[in-house]
Amino acid sequence: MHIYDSVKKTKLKFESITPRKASIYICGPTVYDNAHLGHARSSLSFDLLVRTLKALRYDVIMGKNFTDIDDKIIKKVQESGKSLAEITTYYITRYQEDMRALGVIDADIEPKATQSLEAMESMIQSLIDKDIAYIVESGDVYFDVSKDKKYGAISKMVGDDQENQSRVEHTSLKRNPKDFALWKACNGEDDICFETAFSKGRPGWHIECSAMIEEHFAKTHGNEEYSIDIHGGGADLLFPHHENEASQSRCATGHELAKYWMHNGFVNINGEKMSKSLGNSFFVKDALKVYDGEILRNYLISVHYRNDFNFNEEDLLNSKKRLDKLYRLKKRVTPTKASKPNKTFYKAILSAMSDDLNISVALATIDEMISSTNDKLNENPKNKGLKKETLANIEFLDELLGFGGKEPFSYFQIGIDKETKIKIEFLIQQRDEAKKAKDYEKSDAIREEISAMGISLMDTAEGTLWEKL
RNA sequence: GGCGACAUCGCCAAGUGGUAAGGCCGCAGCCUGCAAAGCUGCUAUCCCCAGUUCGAAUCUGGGUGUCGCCUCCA
Repeated sequence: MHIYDSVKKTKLKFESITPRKASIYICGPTVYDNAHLGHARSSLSFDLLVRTLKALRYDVIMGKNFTDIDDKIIKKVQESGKSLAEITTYYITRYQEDMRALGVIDADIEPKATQSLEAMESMIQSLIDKDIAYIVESGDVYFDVSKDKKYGAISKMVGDDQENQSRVEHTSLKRNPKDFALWKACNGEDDICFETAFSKGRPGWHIECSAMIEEHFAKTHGNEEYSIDIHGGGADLLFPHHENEASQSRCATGHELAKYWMHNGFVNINGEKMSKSLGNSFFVKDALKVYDGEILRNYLISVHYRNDFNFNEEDLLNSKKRLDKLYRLKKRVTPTKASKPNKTFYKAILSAMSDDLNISVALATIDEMISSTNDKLNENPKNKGLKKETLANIEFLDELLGFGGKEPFSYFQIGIDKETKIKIEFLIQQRDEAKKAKDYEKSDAIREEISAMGISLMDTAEGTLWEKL
């Protein structure tokens, strides 16, 4: 397995801290709203990583956090009159539902910030004790960036400009503009706060990941050099979030946070970054109303995870056609019992994915398998061995890439209700009779009628098959 | 202002030194009552300029363009 390390900016051979084991931690969502396509893309990127590592026989432990305490959530609490728990529980559930609909395997560990307060408090306290963090008059606790000589190692964003050109205005309470809040003091009566030794307040954003990784991974999967194998997230988290995480962990624990860092690219809508501030967010739940999760998944993983992804319907339908072809082949080899995947195919797919998740090469390999198998089946439709092997190939794809697992006939009938189905089948029967009677005018008219319903017909040796377009 | 990414056929997209994968679309053919599906064949010299090299889409330098991070963000 080779992965691109976005800190070292090069592709590296993956060598886990503990042989055969891989610990992965991904920055999850702040749960104050529904998941958007960006969340989906990030989840899917690392889902492919997990699946590939598993296929390579790694024992994978995957953690993904939920930030369930933060300014935006508090704002929502104040606006809605609902409790913090009500809001966060709702959106956590929604997130999990959406990701499962996309075929994302659940993380093994899903820590919540509110359940990791002790770990955060003790990490902050140790930074204060080491004089790396300082408490300000207001009660805020800041991390003193100047105390970490390695600060900037992750993002290379150090810049020696004192009067930096950052677009942000800095509060005067900080010693250094790059210092960041570990703990935010309580702000008024309707704020949501927790009691600690240093002040009543709530955690800053960066500290939770460091604390959670320390609590859940470092002791079992880390070593004296690193806490975990791979830390991932969206490219926007590289700075400042991951820089800060890495710095505070390094200073508090004495070892580096992660051996490898991976960052997925953005989802753009019409060439623009999709973001909350631009107001062009596209929710997963809305996309799922129009397209089946498997189709969305297939589309969202079709571009390499590090590239930007330009979401548009035309490309989505294009990628659906590839999936359709796979299911048409699956129809041809169903029903049968899967044997073993073709060795050459298996190796080619796995080796593509082992090369920093090279999905394009994997997809090209699938296309080649589909067309050559169709070709062979055209020559000998009763090739049982081939059918069994092909079904095994497809089952392998379902396991590694997460698509192709549906029953093929139902795949082409998604969104068709029972009544319509009965009507379609009735019309097909009528058409068959007309065809037998060589009344082609009538049979073509019926086909027209069916086609107007958005259904495509295929006459095969096994009878007339239909698909929803 | 600082840091960084990317630029390959009409569209999507691989390929990081050895002479351009794959998909969609299009055209031609086989199959079909006709279609659909499936199969076969055809379609690019890689943003521009200069350099390194026997050899570059791939390396170096300089342009041009697009995008991102530096503020909550996947």
